[in-house]
Amino acid sequence: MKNIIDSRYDPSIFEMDIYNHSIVNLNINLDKQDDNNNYFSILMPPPNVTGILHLGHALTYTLQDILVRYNRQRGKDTYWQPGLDHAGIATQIVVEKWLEEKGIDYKTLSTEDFIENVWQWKQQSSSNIVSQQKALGCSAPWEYSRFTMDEGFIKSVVEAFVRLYNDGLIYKDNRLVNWDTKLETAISDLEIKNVEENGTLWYINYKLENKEEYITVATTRPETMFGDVALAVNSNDPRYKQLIGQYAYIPYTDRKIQIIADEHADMEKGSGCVKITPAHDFNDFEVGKRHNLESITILDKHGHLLNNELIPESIRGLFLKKARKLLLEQLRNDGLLIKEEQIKHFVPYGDRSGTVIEPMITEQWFLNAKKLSKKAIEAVETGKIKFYPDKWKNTFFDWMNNIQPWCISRQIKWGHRIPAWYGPNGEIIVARNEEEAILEAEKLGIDKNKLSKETDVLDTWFSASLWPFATMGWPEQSKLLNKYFPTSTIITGFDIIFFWISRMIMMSMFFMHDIPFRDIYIHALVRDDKGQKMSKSKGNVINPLDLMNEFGADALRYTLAFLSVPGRDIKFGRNNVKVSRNFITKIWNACRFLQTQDVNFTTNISNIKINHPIHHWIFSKLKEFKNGIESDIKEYRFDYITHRMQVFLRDQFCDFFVEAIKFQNDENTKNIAGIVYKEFLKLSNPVIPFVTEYLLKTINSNYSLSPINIDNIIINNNAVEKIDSIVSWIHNVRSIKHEFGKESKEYITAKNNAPNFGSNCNIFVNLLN
RNA sequence: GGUCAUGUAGCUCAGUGGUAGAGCACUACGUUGACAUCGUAGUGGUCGUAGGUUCAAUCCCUAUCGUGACCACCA
Repeated sequence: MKNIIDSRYDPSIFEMDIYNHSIVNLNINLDKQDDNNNYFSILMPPPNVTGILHLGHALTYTLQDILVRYNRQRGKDTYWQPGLDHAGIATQIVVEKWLEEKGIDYKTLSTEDFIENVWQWKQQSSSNIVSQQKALGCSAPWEYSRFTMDEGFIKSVVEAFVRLYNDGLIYKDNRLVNWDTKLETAISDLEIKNVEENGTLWYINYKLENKEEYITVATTRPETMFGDVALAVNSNDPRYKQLIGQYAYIPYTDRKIQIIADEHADMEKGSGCVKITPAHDFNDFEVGKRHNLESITILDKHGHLLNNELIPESIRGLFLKKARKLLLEQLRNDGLLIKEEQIKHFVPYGDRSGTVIEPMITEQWFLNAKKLSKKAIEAVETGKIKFYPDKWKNTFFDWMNNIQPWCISRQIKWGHRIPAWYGPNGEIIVARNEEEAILEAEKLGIDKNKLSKETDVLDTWFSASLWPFATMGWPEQSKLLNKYFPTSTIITGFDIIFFWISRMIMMSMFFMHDIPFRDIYIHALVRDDKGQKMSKSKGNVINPLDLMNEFGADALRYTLAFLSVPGRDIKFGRNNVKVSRNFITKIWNACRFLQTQDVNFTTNISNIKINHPIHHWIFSKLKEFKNGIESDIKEYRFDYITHRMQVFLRDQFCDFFVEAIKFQNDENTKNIAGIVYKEFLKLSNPVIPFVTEYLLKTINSNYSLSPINIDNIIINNNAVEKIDSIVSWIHNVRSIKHEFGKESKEYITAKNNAPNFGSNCNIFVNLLN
């Protein structure tokens, strides 16, 4: 037996050791078929290869690892799918910065060379990430790790794209999309954050045709007036009724546009007359469709005004903001700007680039999400898929019921190339590979030498949405799929319910005709101790590695589980981790004491006698603890588990049972202490794996992590009640002692008038001293 | 504007139709066989506000105020 009596708890002595010496078997046996379907499988949400992990990662992996270790120790065939996400735009931005720091001008690199650099980045970044996950204790079968751009995954993505295209669910369309002028790509609705800002509503006079009169248009975007195709007023508006059908000139041009009636024009807002610019505004685009108006694009993809005759010479080719400033000056000088009103309005910003998003008409690939959504909604409605906490399903339904076509193409370098080829006359061929594309071209009578491959790549979330089955080898009917799909649970944050969760469900219902997972546990957002979101700019980011170095991975895990109250954000202070560390110290010290008592930790449960009330009592508490954990796990109440650990170990085991050993010092009771303590370590192992396994190994070299069966132990409830009453009596008398003093009459009387607890229990009255 | 949360001790948060709970902080005492990274005890709350249902409400209902998140829109 290794002796730990003289050492204090120091997490650094064993934490890195566990991967080499743990008895946890991470090997997956795919040939052993599971007839009872008694498996537990879970997908690790793949972190972006962008860099280091934050506390939110630590939280999600901790909770997942608790489930994995719990199910594994209870004998379930357990699979935890690890991996990484290529994270298109996010990674591209990080790599661009990285190249800049190395003094490389990434803009001069060819696409191929740039991508080569991204792979280099990925190499170093991913090993970094995995080592952090290991340090946290994640017990995943790492050799099954997947990357959303590895060879197999590329195949899966192509296959998925082709099938969706052939089913008419993917199509190309020329329509208004959100355009990021900095990244020069289309982005989806979800990648936009609307920010409320102070702005100005400018009132501008447009001259009416054949009259020396003006109509006043109110706008926040004066520079887009050269893309106007109409002016809209409300048909009930007495101010403008008689002008409907007439024409007005766009200032500084000789282009006249009609004044039309449309419900979009609100009499209460602005001047009541709104300019219609279908090419640069989503509402106007709809108005344009209703009235059969053309769309006039006046911006290029960098966010500059076009250099053409539609636009007055003075501002041609200028950047938006500059053009606006010049134009307003001009309008003001010419008396056409008649009012400036300060307003608050929402401005769309790109999530990744932080730049203002311009609606632009471009040709993009879309996925008909509406069609895919039906079965996904049904799966949640019928309860096949359950949200924990339940309220999140409302969020899910809200979005799914109003789902829009998903723009899946991006004009960036890093990502899955869309498997499409174009003929010389714009014919579109979607195929699995070039050979297939050529065959198809020949069939269509297109010159195969004139085929050109699509340069657009797919939205990162397209590949991510295939994660549940592509990782397991789809489209092959792999052993992994047979054994572990659908998965049991997914754990993630609410911020990606739309991005990821709902899309995985849609794709899985389409390709697998089955749900991707049964339970969805939505965890909290980790904020700082003041409730602020952690961000680099605020400087309040806590690095999980620092916490692990100082207090140990166990303490961090215990803290994150402790703070995981469903439906509430986590306010995280480092003091919480310190407190957790102190609790783990308590566990450690309990072991030290039992060792000084020469407690035998190898006794078999069949060799003990449960013949004293205190034995019944401690086993009843142990059962309560064990059953409690089982129900907590089912309800994903990780916080309860940690509370139970404290109540059992500190309040029940240490404060009473261990103290009692000092008086009830017989071999059998000490053996029971050994068994009970060992069971506590096993039951706590999913939460604090490092210290518990280390202690188990130390006290018994031939150890197991699986709890023993204690269901057959018959508990005498009278005995349990008796000990409970002793515990509360002691508590009361101690209270008297502290109120009146230890020499006081009150205390001595209370102490001497101890109730008769029976010959075998009266000895515990000595615990008062 | 719509939706969903949330308000309990100084702080962070559990919880329950019937005497209000934990940890931290604070106070006092304590180094009596593990544990000062500690132990024992204590101070501390009209359970946001106002109504209602009930024998009984912190809990259920309604309204209201505060806070937060998400969705939508504002030319």
